[in-house]
Amino acid sequence: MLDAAATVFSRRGYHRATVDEIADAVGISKPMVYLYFGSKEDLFGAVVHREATRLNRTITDAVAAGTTPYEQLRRGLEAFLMFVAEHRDGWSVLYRRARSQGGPVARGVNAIRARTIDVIAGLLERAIRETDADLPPRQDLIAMAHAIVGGCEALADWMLDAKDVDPTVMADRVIDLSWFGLSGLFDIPARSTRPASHT
Amino acid sequence: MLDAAATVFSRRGYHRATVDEIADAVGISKPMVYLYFGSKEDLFGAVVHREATRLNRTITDAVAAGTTPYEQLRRGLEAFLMFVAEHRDGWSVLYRRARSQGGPVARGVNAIRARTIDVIAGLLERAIRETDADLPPRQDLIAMAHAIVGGCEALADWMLDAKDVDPTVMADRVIDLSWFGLSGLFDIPARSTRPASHT
DNA sequence: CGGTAATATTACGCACGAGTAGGTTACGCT
DNA sequence: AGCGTAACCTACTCGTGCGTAATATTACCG
Repeated sequence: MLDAAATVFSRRGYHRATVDEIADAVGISKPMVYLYFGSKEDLFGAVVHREATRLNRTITDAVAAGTTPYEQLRRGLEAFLMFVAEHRDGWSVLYRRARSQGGPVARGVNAIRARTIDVIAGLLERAIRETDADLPPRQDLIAMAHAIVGGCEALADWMLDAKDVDPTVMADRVIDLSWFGLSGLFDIPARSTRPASHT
Repeated sequence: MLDAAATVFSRRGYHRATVDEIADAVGISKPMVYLYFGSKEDLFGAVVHREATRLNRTITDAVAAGTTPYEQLRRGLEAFLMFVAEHRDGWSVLYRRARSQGGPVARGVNAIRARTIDVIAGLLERAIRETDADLPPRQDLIAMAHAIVGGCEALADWMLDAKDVDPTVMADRVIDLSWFGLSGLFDIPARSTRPASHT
């Protein structure tokens, strides 16, 4: 039921999707949709909420399995990309569609996203604290968190089209890019190495 | 005229913006809008096209002023962020709104975006070619280009809210993040250094 | 100053889609 | 069987917003 709605919202977006279309996809008729959920927006909210919960649980579990911030970032990103690869409609509706919907649902998703960014900024801060380097201004950490999250989202979108991409491998690449930078490509075989401070 | 339309589309999104609203904002009445542009979608297309052209010119000029790929990336990003800071409505309508619109305009913008990503992948390839390192698989370069573009877009969005952010400084940070990686934060004062192979 | 073209406006038609009223079937219970 | 109820559908209302026809106003020229 929610699955069918997710598929339709994913393909058409919130505004272009009609309740009739969703009802058809489910195999029931429109008044039933209004019986189970109160309105189009509520239905959309229900779909988004379910996907957000799933994604959140997936990532939280993965992050909890890591010890160092580096491990946590890596595992979290892997879990995220695998989730997207397995729940294409879910991801698409959750971010691309929900964020541009305009109503309360969009605000909710944006709030969740903002919290995620804060968490990542916190991870970065912890990572740096564990070394003897100076802590950059908080503003910079937040900026980087934004960039990281945005980059991951873009990768996720790309994965939806380019089928032959392994989420795990890609997660490694991105983590390496963030951690070692492009300079890592020059002389280090970046994969399978770890930051010196954590080995 | 296009300015007013851009403002409305930016604030409300394509679907929620009404032609009447735009006409009011301009100070004329609806049939005039239909006289000048043929339809709502055409008007939207015109707005998007103008902003895309402006942005493209800005970035192209900036990139042309750089010599090494590193310089080009840095200048291009700076130009991009400054453009966004100065044309908030333009950016917002161009990407956030246009890409989720669903029609031909969205496809056009996505095509432009895809070309941008290709260009960046090309820059990365050139950068690596200039060293003696092995060239990573093309697929990896494209993935990174996606991540970089996505990260920059996210930063741009963030700048729209957080007013007290200097685009130039942020561009530096991001370039450093990409080039040197987070490890750069640990012991290198990343600002104002350059990749060894280009000094 | 009259006529005509350009320019704008008001007021409408029309389609589409969210939400609903009222009818219909299926089924259990007495 | 007959009654009540739950589940469901067809067919409608109604608001909204795109696009336009009929109409008014201004500008210009003989």
